[in-house]
Amino acid sequence: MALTKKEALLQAAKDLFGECGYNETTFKKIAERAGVAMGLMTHHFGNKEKLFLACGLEVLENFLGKLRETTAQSPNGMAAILDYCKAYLDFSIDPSTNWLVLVRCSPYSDMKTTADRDIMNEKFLEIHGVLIDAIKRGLDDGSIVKVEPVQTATIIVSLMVGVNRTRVLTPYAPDGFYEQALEFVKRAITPVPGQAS
Amino acid sequence: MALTKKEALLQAAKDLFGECGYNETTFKKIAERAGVAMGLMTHHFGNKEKLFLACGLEVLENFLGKLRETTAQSPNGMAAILDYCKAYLDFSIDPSTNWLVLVRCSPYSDMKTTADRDIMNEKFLEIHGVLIDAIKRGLDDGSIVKVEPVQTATIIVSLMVGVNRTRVLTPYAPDGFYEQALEFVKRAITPVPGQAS
Amino acid sequence: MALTKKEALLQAAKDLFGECGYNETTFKKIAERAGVAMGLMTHHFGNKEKLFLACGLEVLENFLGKLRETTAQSPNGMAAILDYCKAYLDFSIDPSTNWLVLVRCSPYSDMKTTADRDIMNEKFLEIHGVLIDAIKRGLDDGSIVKVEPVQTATIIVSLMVGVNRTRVLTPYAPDGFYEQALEFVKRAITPVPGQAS
Amino acid sequence: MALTKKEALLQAAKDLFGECGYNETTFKKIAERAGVAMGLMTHHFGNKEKLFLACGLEVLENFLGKLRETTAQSPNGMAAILDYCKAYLDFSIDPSTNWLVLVRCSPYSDMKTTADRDIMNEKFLEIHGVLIDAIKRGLDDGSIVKVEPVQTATIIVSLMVGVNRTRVLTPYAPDGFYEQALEFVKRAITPVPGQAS
DNA sequence: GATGAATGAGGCTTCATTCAT
DNA sequence: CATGAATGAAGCCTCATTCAT
Repeated sequence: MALTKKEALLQAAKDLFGECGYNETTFKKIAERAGVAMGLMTHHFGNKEKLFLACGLEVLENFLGKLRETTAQSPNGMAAILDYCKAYLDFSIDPSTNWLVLVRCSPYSDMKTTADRDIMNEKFLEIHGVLIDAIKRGLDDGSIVKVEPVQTATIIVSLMVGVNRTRVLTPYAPDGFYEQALEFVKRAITPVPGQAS
Repeated sequence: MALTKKEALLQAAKDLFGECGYNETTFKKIAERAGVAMGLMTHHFGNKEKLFLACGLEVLENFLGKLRETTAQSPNGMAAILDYCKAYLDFSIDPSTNWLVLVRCSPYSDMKTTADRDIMNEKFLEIHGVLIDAIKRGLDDGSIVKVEPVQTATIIVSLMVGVNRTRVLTPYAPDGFYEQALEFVKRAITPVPGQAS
Repeated sequence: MALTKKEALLQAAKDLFGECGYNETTFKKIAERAGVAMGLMTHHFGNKEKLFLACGLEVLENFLGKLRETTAQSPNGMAAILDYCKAYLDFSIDPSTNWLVLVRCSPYSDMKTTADRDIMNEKFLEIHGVLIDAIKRGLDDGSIVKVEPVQTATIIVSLMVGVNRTRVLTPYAPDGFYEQALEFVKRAITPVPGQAS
Repeated sequence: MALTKKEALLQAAKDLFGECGYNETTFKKIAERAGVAMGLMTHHFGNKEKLFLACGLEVLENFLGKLRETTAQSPNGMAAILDYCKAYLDFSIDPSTNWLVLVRCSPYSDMKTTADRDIMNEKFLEIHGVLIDAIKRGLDDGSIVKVEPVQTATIIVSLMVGVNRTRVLTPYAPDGFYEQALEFVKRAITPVPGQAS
């Protein structure tokens, strides 16, 4: 077969965590969608939380790859930041990425084991890191306004989190919302004319 | 007694929904913390979702009052927007507001009844409305850059959502994070010098 | 009804723990025999171990009462010791006492919580205490040979444990086994003629 | 390697049955401790009960050998009985004998197949037999009081069972407990002076 | 002989909700 | 209005056993 049962399980879990959220995603649902026995989940992943961790990490890993790949080819810092944001938002609405796993479930609420949360936090920090690097590039090449890189990266990621939630969870997002959000970011980091950077 | 049993129940529910999230908050926990019988919850509120709705609406109502009160006394549009954001963030970290109810629980995941969700959405729209008005003021009095009000309001609210989640749910928020976020907003809506509005 | 559902539950549990042992006694079996819903067990007793603890303590309490009552009316120390042993053995083969709960289940293997085990140990020590007192009486009135009371009490209780297990668990116990065991005890504590006590 | 995989499996099983009891000893634990695959257990032993039977019989076989060897060299019946008891107790606290298999697990509760239980009973009877022979020796050579051999053997074995359980399972056993138990047996079978045997 | 993925029945426990008092 | 015993469906997880490799 194309997928091993373990892979089928992980894929079904990613789909369902993204569709139903953590608590509404039951072992039974996952097993049925994957077409395997329920017991196979604990056999391969230990427990529900560890299964979720595996799902989340896989999504984050793919996400991180995309972000790095994108920013690497940006011509300057400002472009890298905006490309980062665009890649973030594109990734978030591509169904094949299973991004919803990280929106519908919350590592901070659903994972009770601190150790598991720490593993995931580490990955999140790498994602921040890519943006921090882009901002530093922008500071070096003068393409953006003078800001503190870590603070600003955290704010921009927070903005991505917010607009993404608004878009995929609520009915408020107007047409062209993502594009406007990029403009918003751009305005916030564009060097002010006639002011020394 | 100072509180009726119904009020005690609602307060205990708000505390626990904010501390534990929707699913981890059980009728038994609420009844114990409120010091009343379990049966009183369905008696007064019907079911868990309706109880949550009552909690959420009360928090939103207080929130809305604070936002309106704040922006009403701002000298101009720009100030109104920034005051709105500041009030949002202040409210979100004041434990007595039970804001966490809206962070730890998600109306979009935890409420299964569409009708209930609609009621809550309506309130959220009023909150957007206050910011839309502030932006329109800013466009009128020229204190901000020319932007589309609904889009921009949605983006700024999204940013508030994002920075708030980062601050209260994750370990990433640096010192002075909220202040920097306000600066970020300000830069994004400040009129560009030498450019016609 | 004659029994409350809680009492019915406890009685069914005592019966089944004694018949089937700890692990083979399932919530389902107990609920069915008691004629109540499964959920009522955790509602009233918390969990399986706590339910078992309640069963064991009730049996021990009755046992202790019988032992005290019996030894109180013995004419001297020697008689008290033998009456104690006889009461022990009689109690152990009276089906209405649910003694088997303590034979088929082991507080030391089946109870995982140390605190629960300690509670039960305390009760066991009271049972030892009754025999220790009887032995001290025998030492005082010269009706038994000179021995160390705690050691001897522990040995005699151990003998009771052993002969009881042999009788109720194995096919080895010959006719008149319990009577012979009493004789054995008697010989072991009878003062040696012509030897100063 | 020193041990075949089958032997490693049996040794791991003996260790774990003694440490954890029957139900808490899982195939997975055994396989992990032995460092072999789970499937090998049913391959070599059929099922869990048969594996337990193999463990128990091996322990009993070693035990029986030790008892026979010991009593064979005792100078008279009384000595043989006391040597038997001492050997029993020594064996029971020697970790290398895996005696705990027979204490933490119960052939009478854990083995559901009657045929398996019968096999084990047979071995237990041989153990009784060794003591019966010793008692008969004592009756013949006049070194012990006149008693019925089978009854007395069963009682003494029961006492060993009891004191052993007290020592290895409970916190009650005082220092010198085993020595006192031997004295207790000795007093119970010592010929009464001035009384015809 | 050896492996470990795979199964699926069944265990304990949780919990929103009902209802007699 | 108030209580809490009672319900029972459903959740996660365990585990002996099977079987293809």
